Amino acid sequence: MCNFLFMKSKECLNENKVRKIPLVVICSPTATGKTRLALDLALPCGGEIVNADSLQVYRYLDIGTAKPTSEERQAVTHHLIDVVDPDEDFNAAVFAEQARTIIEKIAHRQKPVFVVGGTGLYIRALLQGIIATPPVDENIRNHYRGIRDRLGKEHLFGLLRERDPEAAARINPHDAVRVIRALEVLEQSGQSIVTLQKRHAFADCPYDACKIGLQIERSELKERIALRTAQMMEAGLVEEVRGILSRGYDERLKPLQSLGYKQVIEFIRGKYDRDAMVERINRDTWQYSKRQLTWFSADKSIKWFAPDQSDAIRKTIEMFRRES
RNA sequence: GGGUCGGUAGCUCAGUCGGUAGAGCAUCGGACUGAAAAUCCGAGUGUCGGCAGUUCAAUUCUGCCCUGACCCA
Repeated sequence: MCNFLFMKSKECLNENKVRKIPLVVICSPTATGKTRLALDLALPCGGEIVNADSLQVYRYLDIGTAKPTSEERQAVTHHLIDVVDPDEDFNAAVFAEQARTIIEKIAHRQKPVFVVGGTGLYIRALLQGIIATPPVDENIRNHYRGIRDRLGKEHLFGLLRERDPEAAARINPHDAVRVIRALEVLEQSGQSIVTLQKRHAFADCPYDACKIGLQIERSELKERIALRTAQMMEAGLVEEVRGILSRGYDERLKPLQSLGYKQVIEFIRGKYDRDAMVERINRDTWQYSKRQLTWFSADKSIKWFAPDQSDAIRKTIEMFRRES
């Protein structure tokens, strides 16, 4: 089955992108076994794995992001893991750009590509593109953040309503993240984010993707999350966080405010005890997994399997390669 | 044994000068175009500790009981 993908990639290049590069995408909520499945699929066919997880891209955040181990990374080539420091900028557009470059190269090497991760927006940006705007300008963003903090969300939204009524009509006044984004796009590009979105419409699709999702019953997923949190504790997540902080990274950095890291920092700061920390990580991870499920469930092109249906998954991928 | 303050949603608590109740968190559902493990939106929650009394009407007033914390002995 891997030969077929191999052929496809070659054709794709020879015919100068007349055919789309085939991709296997493994996307599902956290703790469902994506990493394991990806290794099982990629190893026998010499495939390479492209990470699509927004936090595994950061160096030093290993235990809490459940990165593949160094053994696993030796067995199969992984891309877009450990590519930036915790204080460096990274986002969906940067991800998509880098992932596309990498996938191009893997295809050129004539290896099958497996995109694996739980960050829905990153996968969408990779497969369907994202609006083209100037890179984020931290000065501009901080300016609007300052307005939010000093004058409040209402005032911030008032600015958007004044300058870009169409965007204001589509964004919730309390959603300051999106209000700021709309304001900065307008300021940097001179265009409404709505105009750019309408023009773009997720139509930039250079790949032929076979999306595989791993589905686990709720009660079992809850158990798996609790088990994984316990394993992270045992593996030294608290020590990992202390190490990152002692490198001088500010605890307010985006990746350190993420699931797991945030709660460990609050524990270190004495906001609550170890049991409460574990409880919160479990609860917040569960909430996150539900948000992921909401996102992925809306994507009707995902084919869902139980983790033990590896034969069915292999067959599905084989069929995909034959058809594409 | 006496006194004081409590017992209201899964949790923490607000409230009803008598007309059967609410906020935050949790729970459930949803959105998501350069922060996405982020951010935001929507929904429901209940014998208002128990039993009696007064009243057209009691979660609200009164009595007794149960129960928790604290104080005195």
